[in-house]
Amino acid sequence: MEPKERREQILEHAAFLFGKNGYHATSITNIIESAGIARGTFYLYFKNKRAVFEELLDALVIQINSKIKTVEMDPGAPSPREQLVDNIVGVLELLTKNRALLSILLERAVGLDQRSAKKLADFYEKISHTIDGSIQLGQQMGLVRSCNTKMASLAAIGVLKEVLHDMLRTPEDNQRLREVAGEVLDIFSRGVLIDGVSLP
Amino acid sequence: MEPKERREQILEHAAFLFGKNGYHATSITNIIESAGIARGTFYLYFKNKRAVFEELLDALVIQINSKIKTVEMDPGAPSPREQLVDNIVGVLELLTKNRALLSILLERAVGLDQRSAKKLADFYEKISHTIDGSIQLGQQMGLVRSCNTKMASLAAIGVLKEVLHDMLRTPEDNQRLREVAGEVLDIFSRGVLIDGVSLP
Amino acid sequence: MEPKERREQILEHAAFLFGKNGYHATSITNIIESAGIARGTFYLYFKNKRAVFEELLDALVIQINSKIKTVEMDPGAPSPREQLVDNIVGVLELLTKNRALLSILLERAVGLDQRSAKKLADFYEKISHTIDGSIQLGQQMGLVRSCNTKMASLAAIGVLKEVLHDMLRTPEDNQRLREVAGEVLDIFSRGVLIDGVSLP
Amino acid sequence: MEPKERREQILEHAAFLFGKNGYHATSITNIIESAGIARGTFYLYFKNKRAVFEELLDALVIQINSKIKTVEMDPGAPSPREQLVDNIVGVLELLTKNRALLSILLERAVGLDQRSAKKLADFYEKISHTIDGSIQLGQQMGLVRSCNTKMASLAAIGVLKEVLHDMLRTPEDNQRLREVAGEVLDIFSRGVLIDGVSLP
DNA sequence: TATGAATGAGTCTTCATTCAT
DNA sequence: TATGAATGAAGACTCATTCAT
Repeated sequence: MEPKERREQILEHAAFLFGKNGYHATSITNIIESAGIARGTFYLYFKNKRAVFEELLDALVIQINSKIKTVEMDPGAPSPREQLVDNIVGVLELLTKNRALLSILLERAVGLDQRSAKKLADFYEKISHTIDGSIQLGQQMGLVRSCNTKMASLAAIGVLKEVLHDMLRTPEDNQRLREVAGEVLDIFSRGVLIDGVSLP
Repeated sequence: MEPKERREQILEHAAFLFGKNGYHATSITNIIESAGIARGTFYLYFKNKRAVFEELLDALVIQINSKIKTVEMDPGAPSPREQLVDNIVGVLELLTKNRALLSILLERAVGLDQRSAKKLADFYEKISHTIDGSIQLGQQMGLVRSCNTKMASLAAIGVLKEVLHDMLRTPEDNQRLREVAGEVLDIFSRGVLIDGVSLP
Repeated sequence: MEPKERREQILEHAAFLFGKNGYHATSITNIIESAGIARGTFYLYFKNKRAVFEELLDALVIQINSKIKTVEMDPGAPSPREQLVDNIVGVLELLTKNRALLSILLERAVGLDQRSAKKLADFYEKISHTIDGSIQLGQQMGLVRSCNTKMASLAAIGVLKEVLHDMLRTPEDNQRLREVAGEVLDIFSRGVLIDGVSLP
Repeated sequence: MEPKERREQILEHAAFLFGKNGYHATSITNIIESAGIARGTFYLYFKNKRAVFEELLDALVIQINSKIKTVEMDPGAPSPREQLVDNIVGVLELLTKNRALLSILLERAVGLDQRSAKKLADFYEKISHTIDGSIQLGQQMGLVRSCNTKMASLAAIGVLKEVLHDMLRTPEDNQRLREVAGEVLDIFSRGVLIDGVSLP
């Protein structure tokens, strides 16, 4: 088999098992048995278990970032609400299609080794900063009410995480993704917007 | 030492270590060295490592539940908002005083064994149901706007979890607990209340 | 079994195997099977294989040093030759009684890990220095002919090592130890003494 | 590349690595990376790792033997001492030029597999016999004093080995090779010759 | 009730060797 | 001839749990 394919194959099996049983409960033995390869073959492609995990995590972060587009204010562009819903739908879609990775993303720092934990923390930190910035911008534009923007951005992330976590438990239903995204955005936007203003 | 004290002693040391390093990273050796007891003694009081964790989890759930009071509508009672803030402050206080337990609570199902995971899930499920019920009641009373109540309750839990998670990372600041609780409640209540209505 | 006994037991079996098969060819599995203990038990007493080896090496060095007495010139003392022969016999006796350890001692740096190799090198270095010093003293006293003392001390060590190495291959014969020691000393002393002078 | 060249190339790289890091610490991977060939190619030329080592050892033994000339007593020949020094210088030169091989030669039996160990032992055995024979001849000629000739030949080998071992540790200094050879020979010859007689 | 020595199943990791292309 | 992907036996080490004292 071509090295690239084999790599991919190992990553897929590992992702599935990490997602299903968690990082610690997944042994190298599990991975190689699942992939149907010899023990040594695994180490031909990855230095160790952590390397696999980190690679999955990195790829996931990149994919997620690629789904998030900056909201455009051009006259011809869709409404901001539309664009935000699109962003949320994009992420939800990616992650529900990829439950294994989602599970990885939701696994908190505890349980991972230092480096992976740091990576995950950095990822959330960056998202949090972005949202925080948007909220502050909203305040300057007179759209967002006076509030602790740090707290508000945490709230936004928390809501999304919990919804995703719930999706992990319940059967997939892609039909409703747009609806869910809308609900989530509504709750959050009403939560921070000035009375009487609604997301255009 | 009295059997009951010894149990308690072991639980405390275990809680500290679980909280600090996570379930997996905490070994029996860590616990007994921390508690200053012999290996065999540990097994005199607990069937195995999981039993300790479950007992801590159970106790935590009981404590949290004891902090949540049903909102009273009596004329002489404090305003509903006041009561809700009190509830939130109560939980935040309990958990920030007890970072070890908080860390346990936030550790997601992944990584724990089946049974503990189930317990944690049930706990959140129950809270979710309670909030869901309250929101539906609010809708019947014409206070809460039409929305997916399940989603709304998830949102509420998500916001709280994320805020707690953040508290775990940052130095303790009990002064601001009430302020944080207020912010959280504001965001959430505005998110679900009918336009023009505010939490009394 | 008492910890001290168990330690000793493991050391003995390890020494035997290291001596018989060399450091690398001896696995932890070999040692525990030879000692009839469980895998974990080994690690209860030693951090790893190297730790066992180093402990054996240290003990050996100490024992050897204890066998070497400074030559006394007191009027009532045995002749210097007698004393030197005694020293050599002491070392030969110790090492032939303990073939496992001897084999360890002769195993050159190559094959051992950095640290153990250093220890062994240091040991020989120290002996070399001592001999070198004695030879220089002999020169000042007009007993030893002019020669490269460094080379001479290397020669002394080399002769002894080779003789020991040979003893390792041939059946033990403690009767002849004194004779061997005498021969070795004669060759070396004639080699460096001034013509006409003989070891008193 | 011509098969013969390729073989040579592999041998050279292996010799360098064996000499630098020892037999065990040198992996097939090291060798093929150093030689810049594919894994499979190695096994096209050698049955296994041991085969390479043995081939190097054999070649070394042959080279050493070629450096040792029988001492000629012809009237026109250089003095016996001169001839012996020449022999020693030849061997020292060969081995110091080829530190990799020297390191192999000094690596004692321990650590090598049975067969290679045997080969090395046989080599030393043969040298020992040769020296032993010469000493006995010297005794018959009334030049060498009465002594244990076996022990004396061991001494000769031991001195040489130790000097070589020392050369391995110190920077090369080919200028002094002849001087070193002289010192070594002096110590040894004085050690065994009859009083008053000196090597002609 | 307390101790702590002993256990051994389970993990990770390395590396000489094989074999299909 | 050459390649390099694949193999799997073997080795080191960990740790929850048991049990004789």
